[in-house]
Amino acid sequence: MPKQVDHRERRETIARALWRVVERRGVAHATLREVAREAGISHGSLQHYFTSREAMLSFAMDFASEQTALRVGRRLAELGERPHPRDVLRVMLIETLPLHPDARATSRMSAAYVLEALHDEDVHARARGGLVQGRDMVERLVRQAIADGHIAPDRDPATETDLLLALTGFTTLLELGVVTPEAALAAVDRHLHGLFAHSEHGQAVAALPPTAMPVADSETRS
Amino acid sequence: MPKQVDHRERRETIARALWRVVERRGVAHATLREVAREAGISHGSLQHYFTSREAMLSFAMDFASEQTALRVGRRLAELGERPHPRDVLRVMLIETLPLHPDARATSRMSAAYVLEALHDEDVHARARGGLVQGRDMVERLVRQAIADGHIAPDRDPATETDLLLALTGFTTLLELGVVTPEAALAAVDRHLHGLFAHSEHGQAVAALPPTAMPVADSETRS
DNA sequence: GTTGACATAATACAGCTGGCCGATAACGCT
DNA sequence: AGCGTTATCGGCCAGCTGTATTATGTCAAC
Repeated sequence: MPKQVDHRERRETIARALWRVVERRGVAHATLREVAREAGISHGSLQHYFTSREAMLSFAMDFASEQTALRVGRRLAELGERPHPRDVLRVMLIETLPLHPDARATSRMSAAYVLEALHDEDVHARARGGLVQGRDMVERLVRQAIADGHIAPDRDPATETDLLLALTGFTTLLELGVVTPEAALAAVDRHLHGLFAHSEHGQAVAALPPTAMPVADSETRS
Repeated sequence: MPKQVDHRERRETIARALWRVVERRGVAHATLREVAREAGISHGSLQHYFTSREAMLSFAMDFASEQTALRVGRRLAELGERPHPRDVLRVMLIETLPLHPDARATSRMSAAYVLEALHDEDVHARARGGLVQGRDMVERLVRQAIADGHIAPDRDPATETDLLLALTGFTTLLELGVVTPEAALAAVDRHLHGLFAHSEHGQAVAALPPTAMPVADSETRS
């Protein structure tokens, strides 16, 4: 592989190798040499694409968030033109939880991200930014669902939004095998059912298009 | 401090020093030398109490779980003789979330615990065991609350238990400053309110003592 | 006062780490 | 063909790591 390499693609390949190392051995073992070995390149070559370990980790983490957002976007596209907000939230939650290999890899990267954010200002700011953006998106969705009569008007949008985001707490329960994927899905559906348990007479009122929703530009990390 | 030292007490002192290091610099910086420095003892002396770094971390993590359980037990004692199950669950959740310094320290240890459990069989088994035990306790509580008429009988105990445990997902949101402590408390109360939203006519039926509840022997770790 | 057990400390050591550099080779361009 | 650029690689380094070993200090019991 001589001259002219797609740097972006190369970096993504390395990032995925890093994911595998993190998934198998933990973030502490994500050393330059170990990742290089996993990616099938040399230690020195890796440094051509990432000038420091920190840069490598940062890229791999952002890439994980990005891929999660893409997965969510793809699933949302499958829902058709005007999806029910319940289904939108369901996709976002389910695709964020470690319920299948891809989601598990990115979920673990996010977990490492958060843990590092606790004692690194820069990482903290970035992680916070991503989550805040995700939260805003969910809150807008909730508010619109209330306006459209899908959710009872006496519900507090902010509180309901926070509760929805908190459901990412299933991540730990799933990873540790405390709850089965089926149970987690049932619980998510149960919560959404309760949230949307409202006489849908407002359906007629909601003649207006339910507001465009940009979704694939950010994602919650937990 | 010559002969005969209380090993247990010494270990706990070291463990708390380790907590501080973890909180300030992350678990990766919890090296023998750094912890010894924080604890004000020499590197060699630390090795007298922990023969390996792994032993030190294990103890510090178990100690964190233990202290969390004690905190919960203390708060529960303040609730009096026959506390409302809603208040019991509230205490367990609130004392597990990083809402005050003590809880934050143990919460971060738990987070590190879980992350290491993902790629270490032994740690996985221990973490899982603790969480399963905590889950069982919550489920018994929920079932009893249903029997006592505090929770609507058409609720599925297992699912409601899982949802309660998932609320520990607020940990991430709190640590990253995405939600305020007030908002998290409001959301927890909102969820509990919804769970216990049931005509309390069953109160008279629940003449039997609401079953003894051992609480201070284990705790959820997230 | 001597001995023995224990706490504490200091040091040595092999291993791995991230970062850095120079060598080599493969391409594109002129 | 010649040159410059870039990719890849292996080796080197200082630093830190966990662990093991050894030395020193401190008390209690006899």
